[in-house]
Amino acid sequence: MSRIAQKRQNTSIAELARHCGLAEGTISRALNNYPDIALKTRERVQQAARELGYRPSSTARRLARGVVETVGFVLPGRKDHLSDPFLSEILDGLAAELSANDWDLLLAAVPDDHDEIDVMDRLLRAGKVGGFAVTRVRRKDPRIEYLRNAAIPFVAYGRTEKHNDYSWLDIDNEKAFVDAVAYLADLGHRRIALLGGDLQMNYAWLRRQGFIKGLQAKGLEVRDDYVIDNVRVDLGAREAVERLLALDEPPTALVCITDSVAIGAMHALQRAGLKPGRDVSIIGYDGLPIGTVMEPALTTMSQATYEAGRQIARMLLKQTASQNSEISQVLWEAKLTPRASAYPPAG
Amino acid sequence: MSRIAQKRQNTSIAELARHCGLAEGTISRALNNYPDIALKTRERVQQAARELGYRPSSTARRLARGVVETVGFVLPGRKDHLSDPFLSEILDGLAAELSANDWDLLLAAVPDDHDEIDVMDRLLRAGKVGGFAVTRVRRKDPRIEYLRNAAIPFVAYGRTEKHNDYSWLDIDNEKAFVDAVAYLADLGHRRIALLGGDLQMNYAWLRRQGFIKGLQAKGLEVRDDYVIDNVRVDLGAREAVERLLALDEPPTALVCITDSVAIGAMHALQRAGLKPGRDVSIIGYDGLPIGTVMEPALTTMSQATYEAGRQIARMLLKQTASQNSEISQVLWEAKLTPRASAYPPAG
DNA sequence: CAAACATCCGAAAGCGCTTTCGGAAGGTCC
DNA sequence: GGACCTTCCGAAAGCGCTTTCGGATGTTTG
Repeated sequence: MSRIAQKRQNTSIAELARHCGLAEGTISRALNNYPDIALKTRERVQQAARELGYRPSSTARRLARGVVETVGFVLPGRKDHLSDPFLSEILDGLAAELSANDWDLLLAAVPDDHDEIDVMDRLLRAGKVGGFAVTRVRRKDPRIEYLRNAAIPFVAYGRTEKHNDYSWLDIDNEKAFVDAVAYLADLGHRRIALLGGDLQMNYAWLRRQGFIKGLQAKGLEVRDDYVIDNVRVDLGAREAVERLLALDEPPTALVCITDSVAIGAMHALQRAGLKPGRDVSIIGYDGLPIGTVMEPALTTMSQATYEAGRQIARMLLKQTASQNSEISQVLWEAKLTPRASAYPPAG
Repeated sequence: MSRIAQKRQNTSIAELARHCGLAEGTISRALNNYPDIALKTRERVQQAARELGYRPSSTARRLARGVVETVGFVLPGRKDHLSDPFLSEILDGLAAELSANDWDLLLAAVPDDHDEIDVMDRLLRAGKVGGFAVTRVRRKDPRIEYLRNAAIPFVAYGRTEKHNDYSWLDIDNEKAFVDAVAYLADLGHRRIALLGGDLQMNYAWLRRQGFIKGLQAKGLEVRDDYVIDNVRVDLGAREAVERLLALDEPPTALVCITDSVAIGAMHALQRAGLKPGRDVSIIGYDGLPIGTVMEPALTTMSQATYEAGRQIARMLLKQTASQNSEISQVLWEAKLTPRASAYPPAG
């Protein structure tokens, strides 16, 4: 209990009132555009406020109004970070839209001896946040469960398996991978493999589904040995590629769950003496900037993550503003960026 | 002015008091371990608090105590993001340490029509934060200036040119690049070039300095045409490499300001028909995970960004806890990770 | 056994705002 | 010119905590 009481000596509403020769309540109503304040008075007050650089204490304001204009964001565990190159993008988008509406974004980490839901609950109970944004949604996700029960505003980036009763924004991962397969098939590829991800994550699951549907749509065989799940970012891609190349009929094209995996795969091919793009085509997902400098440049699918952050913030703001919390669900499409790593099959 | 007043019906201190048959003040002191509460009473109260799931309203607490246990972090502009693969790492470190001490981390973006200092000032004046963490420090940085004048606690990750009067944690970028050059020189390289960065950023400047000092220390000539500044992440590396390869005596090794640039350079070499590692050695900086899957794997220097975040949080906490705001300055070293992309020169 | 002292708790005043309520002033109407 | 409206503002009660102060107990001392 350090009693420093480092009280910022900001101009308070009391000073402003004295300065204007008005009551505090009047000042407050003037600044908050109550209709019962004479226009002249209001302008005088606002002018004075500007001059004195008055900023109402957000703390006092919160206490008085009983609302918390802050959304919470619980960071995923450290392990997940590497696989999420866009955490900062989405945070940026959230912060941008929230800041523009005078809302705040509160970041929290999960201590070792707690779980994510604990953390959210504490934030909520301590009155630190008035809503949440959640990302990296799993097929079954207890966080969603919790938030729904707590009846607190939230918007998810991604959705669970069952997802009809809450608000989310998601990318159509399934369609993205249908498209990716179609793109390769149209180039002439018949033997297309998937380097997939953690199937607990719904996006990975849906991409896998899309991959399969895409094959079916093009009348291509769905071969078990062409579907490799759970490819780790580090050396998983190499192992997967080696496994595929060892097959009697190795694939001529790879669809990868992320650009990181795709890059790993490209190098694994090189290592095996094959030329990515020429000998084996590759498509990634994420649109990492680094893909442009690869040789060959990486064909990839990208989603507007920053914009997604903003959109989520907007949805959240709307949700808290309106009494009736209508759920809203938005599905965006990923965009395929053709580059040199996907090419008609050799021969 | 939406009047939703979505008042969370949490157990308040009043309820707790009623429940225990004690006065509110007593409850408060019991929970905050005041010495003038009988041990028995305190335990009874804490027990009851646990049972009722009581969490004091952080808002009310702030107002009463006049302290804000929140540190602000203003996100760099969007353009800078791509060049900062570790934003999320440092945020994670900050959040981890802060959360563990019941502090909060507030993220803010800079709207188009404002600058960073405006944003910080607003956060400060509105009483939303009690301190700041700042990153991506430039050689001359107005933010540091502002924060020093405002006399508000802050810790910088990185330091300005003049840096004796505030607290910071920095990586010894100069030494890192001295080491990188030494490493290459010891492998036998005599013609070493630098792909440098934006010299307004102090880290880039210091790495450049280190590069030059490193050459001198090994008795190698410092050639202007071997120093390329301002290499952009996208295609800057390719241009730079092409320029270097066109020289009469092209370098046999490249030291790159970041891994992204290094990766770009690797592919540019491949494009020119050269084998990175064999024909031209490359060293990057950042320790991106992706470097491990490259072929050849990327030799790189890395810094413990997550730990840096934690350390900065700790410094900040100490700074706000102690009356006398002693400045503390910490310099950490980067670690060289030798991999296959740096190799003795051909011939 | 009264006096002096600890020990423990209740009462009450804030913290800096918001918001309701009522009333004073000024304007309109017939 | 009284009755009735409007228009505008002041007063005061909170929001949920913290913290100071003093007083009521119970305990030790001379």
